[in-house]
Amino acid sequence: MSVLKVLRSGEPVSRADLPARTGLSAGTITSTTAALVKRGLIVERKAAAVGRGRPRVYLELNGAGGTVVGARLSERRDLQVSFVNLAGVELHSTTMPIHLTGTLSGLAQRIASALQEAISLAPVGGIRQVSLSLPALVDSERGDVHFMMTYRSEPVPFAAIIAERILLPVTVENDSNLLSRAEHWFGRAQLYDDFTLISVDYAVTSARYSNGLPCSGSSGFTPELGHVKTSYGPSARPCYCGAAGCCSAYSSMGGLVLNPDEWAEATPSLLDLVDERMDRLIHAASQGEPRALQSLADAGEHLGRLVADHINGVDPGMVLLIAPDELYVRFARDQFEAALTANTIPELRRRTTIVFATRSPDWHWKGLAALALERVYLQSDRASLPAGAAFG
Amino acid sequence: MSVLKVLRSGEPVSRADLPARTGLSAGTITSTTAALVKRGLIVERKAAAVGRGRPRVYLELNGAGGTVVGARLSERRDLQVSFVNLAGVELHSTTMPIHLTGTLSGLAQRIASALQEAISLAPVGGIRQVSLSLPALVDSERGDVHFMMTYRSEPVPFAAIIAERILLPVTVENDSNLLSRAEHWFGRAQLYDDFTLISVDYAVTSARYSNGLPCSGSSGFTPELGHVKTSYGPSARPCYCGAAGCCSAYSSMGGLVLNPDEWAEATPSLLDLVDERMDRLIHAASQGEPRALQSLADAGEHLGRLVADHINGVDPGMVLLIAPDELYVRFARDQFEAALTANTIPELRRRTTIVFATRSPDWHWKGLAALALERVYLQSDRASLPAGAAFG
DNA sequence: CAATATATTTCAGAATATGAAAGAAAGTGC
DNA sequence: GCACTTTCTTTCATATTCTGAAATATATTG
Repeated sequence: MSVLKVLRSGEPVSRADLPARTGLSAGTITSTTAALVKRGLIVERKAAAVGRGRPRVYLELNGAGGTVVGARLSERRDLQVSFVNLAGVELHSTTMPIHLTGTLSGLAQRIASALQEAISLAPVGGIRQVSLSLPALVDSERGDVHFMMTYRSEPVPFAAIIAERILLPVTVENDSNLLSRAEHWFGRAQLYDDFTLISVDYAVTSARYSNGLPCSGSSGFTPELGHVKTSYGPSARPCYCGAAGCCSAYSSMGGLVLNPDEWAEATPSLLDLVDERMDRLIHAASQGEPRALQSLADAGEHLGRLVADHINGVDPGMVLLIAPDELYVRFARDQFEAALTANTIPELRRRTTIVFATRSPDWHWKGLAALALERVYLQSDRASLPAGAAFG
Repeated sequence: MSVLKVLRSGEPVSRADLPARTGLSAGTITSTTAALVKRGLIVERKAAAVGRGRPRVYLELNGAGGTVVGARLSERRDLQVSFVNLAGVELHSTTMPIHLTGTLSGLAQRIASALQEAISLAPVGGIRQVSLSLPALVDSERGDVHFMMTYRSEPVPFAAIIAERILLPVTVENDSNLLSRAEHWFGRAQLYDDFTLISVDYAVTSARYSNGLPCSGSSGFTPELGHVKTSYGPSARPCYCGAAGCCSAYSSMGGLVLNPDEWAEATPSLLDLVDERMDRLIHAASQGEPRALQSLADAGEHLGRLVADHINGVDPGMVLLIAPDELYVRFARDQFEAALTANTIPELRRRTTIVFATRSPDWHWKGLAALALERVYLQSDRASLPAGAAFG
C-alpha cells in the first residue's frame, strides 16, 4: 500500500507508521511525503507529545489543497453540484433543475451552462477539476456517454463538450463507479484491493475493484451486474433493458413496484411513484400482508442468486451490498442467505466476506473527491516507467 | 508489452523491432536482452541478410535453456508426464496409472513417487521446475488442493508434499488455468491482456486474465463459471456440485448425457460412458432425431446465457470458447447466438470479441511450459520495488 | 542536565530507465 | 576494391526512485 492510500483512511498517521503500512523504507517515506506536502496534497498536523522520544507529526490529506466541483445528475433530473475539498469535505452545494428534452448533446450543453453558472456564483475558488456523474452507460476513459435513461443515441463526447465550455478538466463517471470510489477511498472497502460493490436502489448496479484499481471493464464501460439473469424462461420478469429475468427486475425498487411498461419511461414523477409504492409495500409487509412479504422475499432470493453467481464466477473477495435496510435486513435476509448458500460452491463462499450497508447521504461528494484526488495525482505523474517493466 | 511477452509469440523478432513493440528505449532493449541471454532464457538466431544495412539478429525463446516437468492427472486417472523445454516443445513423455484410493495426501505421495520414477528414467536433464495440473479446486498460490473429484477433505498441501520428495520447485494448478496459460502464451489469446476462457468438456470450466495477469480469484482459487446458474426453479437440472441449474449441468458433456447420481461418482469408466453416449447423441442428432437435437440446442442455449451473463457482469473483452466442434459449431450455434443476443446489453456485446476454438492436443504441454517460464522468470526477479509505487 | 527513547532526515549506493552518439555490419555505386 | 549509405546494436552520461545505515532532531525521565 502506498502513502496516499494509507492517509486517505483519515486515521492519524505519522511518518514513523508509514514504513510498516506501505512496505517502503523510512528514507522513501521522507522524500515521498515531502513531495506530497510540496504539491499541496497533504499537510502536517502537530500532535501533543505522548510518552518519551521525539513526538510524531501526523499527516493528513490537505483539504485546502484545492477544490473540485462534483456534479451529479440524479435520477430525478436535478443537477446536484457540490464543491468539495481534497479531503472529501463539502464546502458548498447547490441544486439546479435540468430539463431532459432534446438530444443527448443538447443535454451536455445545458449541463455545461448550469455548471458555468454554479461555478461563477460559488463562494469558493481554487478549482482544479470537474467530475460529473450520470445515471448512464459511460465510457469514462474517453468521456463518452452511450445511453442514458430514455435517451438512445450514438455515443456523445460529454466530457469534451463540457470541458470546452468551462475550460477545466472534466471527468465523466456513472453513479455506481462513484459509489465504489467513495467506499474505496473513505468507506467500508478501504481495506480491500479486491471487492465488488452491488448497489440496490431504483435499479441494481455494480462496480468492481481488482488489484486496487477500478475495473471499468475492458472497454471502458462499467459492467452491469444488475442485468445478470436470475431467472429464465417464460415466467421471467421483463426488465427495462429489453431482456427478461434480470436481477434488477426482481430485486431493485423499480423492479419490485413497477411493471415494465411504466419502467421504460423513467420520469421524475415515476421515481416519486416508486417511493410511494415502496412505502406502501414496506407498510403492507410490516402488517404481515402475504403478497408484500412474498415480493420482498423474492427480491432477497434473486439478490442471493446474483451474489452466488458472482462468487462462483469471479471470486470477488469481498462483496459490499448497499441496499435500503428495510429491503433486505428486515424482510429478506433469510431468503437472501438461503439462495446464497444453495447456489455457491461452499469453498468459495467461505472465503468471501459479505458486508451489508446502507447508502450514506454523503457518498456522492466523497466519490467525487476520490475521483478528483486520483486525477490530481495522476496529472503530476512521473515520466519514467516502473522499474522491471522491461522483463516480464 | 515487455520483451518476453513479445518473444513468446514465436514470430521472428529482432532487437530493432523491440522498442516499438515494448515501448522501451533501444538502450534498455540491449541491456534487457543481454540479461535474458545471460540467464539462458533467450537465444540469438542469425538470419540471412536482406536489403542493405546491418542485418538484424533474431531473438527467440531458448528451448535449451532448461527443462520442465509437467504432469497432468487426467480425468481418466492417468498421470501424463511431459518433459518440455522453455520454448514449449515436448522432448519426452510418458503416462503412468495412478490409483485413486485412500486419502488425498496419500494420493499426493503416490504422485510424488511416480514423478520421481519418471524423472529418473527420462532421457532428459536440466530440470528446473515441476508443474502439476489437477482436475481439482486448487489454491495455486499456496499449492493446496481443496477438493478433487470424489475426494472431499481438508485442504492438503499438495505442492509441499511433492516438493519434499523430489527436491524441485513444484507448482500446482488446475486444468482450466493451464489451458488459459497455454492460450495466452502460445495460442489465440496472445494479443489479449483481458480475456476469459471458457472450456466445455466433461464439465464447463473457466479461467480469466485481467491486465495481462491470470486472475486466480482473490483467494487464490479459480472461479468456476461452470457453476453459474443458467436455470432456476424446480425444473433446474441438478449438478454434481450439489446445486441445481448450473451451466455445467446443461452444456458440458457430463451434463448432457449423465444423470446426476451417475455423475457424482466420476470414475474413469464413467468418462468412457460419457464418450460413448456423446457419440450416440451426436449420431442421433446427425440423423435428425428430435430429442438429441433438443438436448444439443439446450446446451447451446445455456452456454449462450452463461456468456451473456458474463459479458453483462464483467465485460471480459474477449471470450475464448473452447468446445468440441460438433457440440456448438454444428448443432447449437444458432441457439447459442440467440441466447447470447437476447440476454446481453447490446453495447457490451458489440465490444466483446468471441472466438470459437477446439482444444488442441498439445495444450497441456504448452500450458505447463508457460507456467514454468513464468516461474523461472519470477525466481530471478529483481529486489527493488517498481518506481512510483510510493505515491498512488 | 545527562540519559534515553522515539521520530525523522541525510546520504551514498544500487537498479533501472532514457536518449544521443558511437560503433558494427551489411549492401550500393563507381 | 573502396568510399558511401543504410540499418541495427551498443555505449555511456544522466535521471529517477528506492534502500539502509548513520546522523540528527525533539521529546520525556531520572
